[in-house]
Amino acid sequence: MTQKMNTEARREQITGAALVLLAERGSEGFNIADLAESVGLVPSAIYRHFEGREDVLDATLDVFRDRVYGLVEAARNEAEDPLQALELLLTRHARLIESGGAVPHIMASMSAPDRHAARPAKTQKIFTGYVARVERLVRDGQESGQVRSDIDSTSAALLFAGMIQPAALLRHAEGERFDIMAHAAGVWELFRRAVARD
Amino acid sequence: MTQKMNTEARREQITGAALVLLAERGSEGFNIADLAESVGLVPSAIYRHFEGREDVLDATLDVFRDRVYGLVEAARNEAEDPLQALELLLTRHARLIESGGAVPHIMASMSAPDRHAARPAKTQKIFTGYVARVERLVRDGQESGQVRSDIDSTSAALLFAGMIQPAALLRHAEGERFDIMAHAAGVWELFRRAVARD
DNA sequence: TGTACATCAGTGAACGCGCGTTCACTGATGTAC
DNA sequence: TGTACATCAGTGAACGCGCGTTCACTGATGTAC
Repeated sequence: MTQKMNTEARREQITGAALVLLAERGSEGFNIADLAESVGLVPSAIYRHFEGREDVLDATLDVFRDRVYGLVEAARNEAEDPLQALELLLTRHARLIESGGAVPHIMASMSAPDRHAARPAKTQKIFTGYVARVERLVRDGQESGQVRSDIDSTSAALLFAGMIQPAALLRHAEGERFDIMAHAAGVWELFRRAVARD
Repeated sequence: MTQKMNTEARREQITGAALVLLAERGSEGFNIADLAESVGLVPSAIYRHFEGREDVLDATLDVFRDRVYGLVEAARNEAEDPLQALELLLTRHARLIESGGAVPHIMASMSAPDRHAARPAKTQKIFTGYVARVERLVRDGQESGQVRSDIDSTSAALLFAGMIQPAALLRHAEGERFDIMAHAAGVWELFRRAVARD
C-alpha cells in the first residue's frame, strides 16, 4: 500500500498534480485515473479527499488563483515602480509558461461551459480579478506620472492580459523552438511604447 | 422523416452548426446528439456524412480556417493601406465575437491535446498561419513607411493576435454588459501608438 | 513502555451512466426505359 | 407521361467502451489507559 498521508497534505499534493495535468492537456483531457497515478494512488483513493472530479477541479482552481494573484503581488512588491512591476509580471508569466505551467491554457480550458455552471463562472471571476489588479498597476503608473494619463486603463490592462496568451499557444505548437522569453521582451517593448509617457 | 438533402449540402449545414456549438461550449461540451438536433436530424444520421465525431471536428476546423483567413484577406483588399487593414481586421474580429462566433474560444478549446494528436496540430497550424498573415501586413506597413521600421514584426503580430483574446473571455463572462466594440477601439488606439511611425 | 481500540487513508472489484457508433430497415428521390 | 428500379439519406433500437463513482474490506497510524 502507498504511504498514508493525512487528508490536508494529500489534498495539496493532489491539487498540485492536477494543475500540472491541466496545463498539459486542458480540462477536457483531465481524468481521475491519470491524476491518481501521478500521485501514486489508485483512482478510488481520490474520493477519500474530494467529493468527485468537479470538486478536484474547483479546489485546483483555488490553487491556480492564489498562484496567479501571488505573481501580481510579488511583482508589485519587488519592483520599484508600477511600470517595472508590469514588466516583471510579464517576465514571470513567460517563465511560468516556459516551465510548463501554461496559465492561459488553463484559463481557456476551464472556462468552457458545461453542465456544472459553477466552474466557468469561477474561472471568469479569476480572470476579471486578474485584469482588475493589472488595471490597478496601470492607474498607479498614471498617478506616478510614468504612464500617459490620456489612455484608458482598462484597455491597457486587457492589452497586457492578451500579450502572453498567443505565446502560450505557440509554445505548445512549436515547443522549445519558440523562444518565449524573447517574445516577452519584444512584446513588452511595444507595450511600453504604447503606454509610457515618452 | 426530415427532408432529405444531398451529402454535400448536408455537410455544409452540419459543419456550420458545429461551429456555432463549438463557439458556445468548446470542444469539450460538443456532442453528436446536440449537433444532430441543431440541424433537425437524429444522431445516427450524422454518420451518413461523416466518419465520426473527430471527422466532424476536422471538417469544421476547415470551415473555421477559411473564415478566419477570409477575414484577413477581406481586410487587406478593402483597406487603403496596411495599418487601416489591421484596424479593419480587429473591428471585424470584434464584431464576429459580438455575434457569437467566439474565434479565440474555438481556437483554445480545439487545441487541447487528446488521443487524436491530429486536431491540436491542425489548430496550431491555423493559428501560426494567421499570425504569419498579420505579420505580413505589419511588414507591408513597414515598407510603405506607415509602421516603424525598428519594431519586430513577429512581436507586433503576436501582440495583435492577443488583443482580441481577453475580450472574448470577458464577453463570455459579462455578456451584453461588456462593450466589445468599445474595447476594440480602445485597444487599437494603444496598438497604433506602439507600432505607427511617430 | 506496552497493549487494545478507534480512526481513517488506501485498495480493488463492480456498477452504471453518457455518449459515440453500428446496423438492419424505411421510404423519398432521381433515373432508365 | 408513366412505371420499375436503384440509390441513398434518414431512422430507431441496441451495443459497448471509457470513465467517474461506490462500497466492503484492509491495514497502518495515532491515542487512551
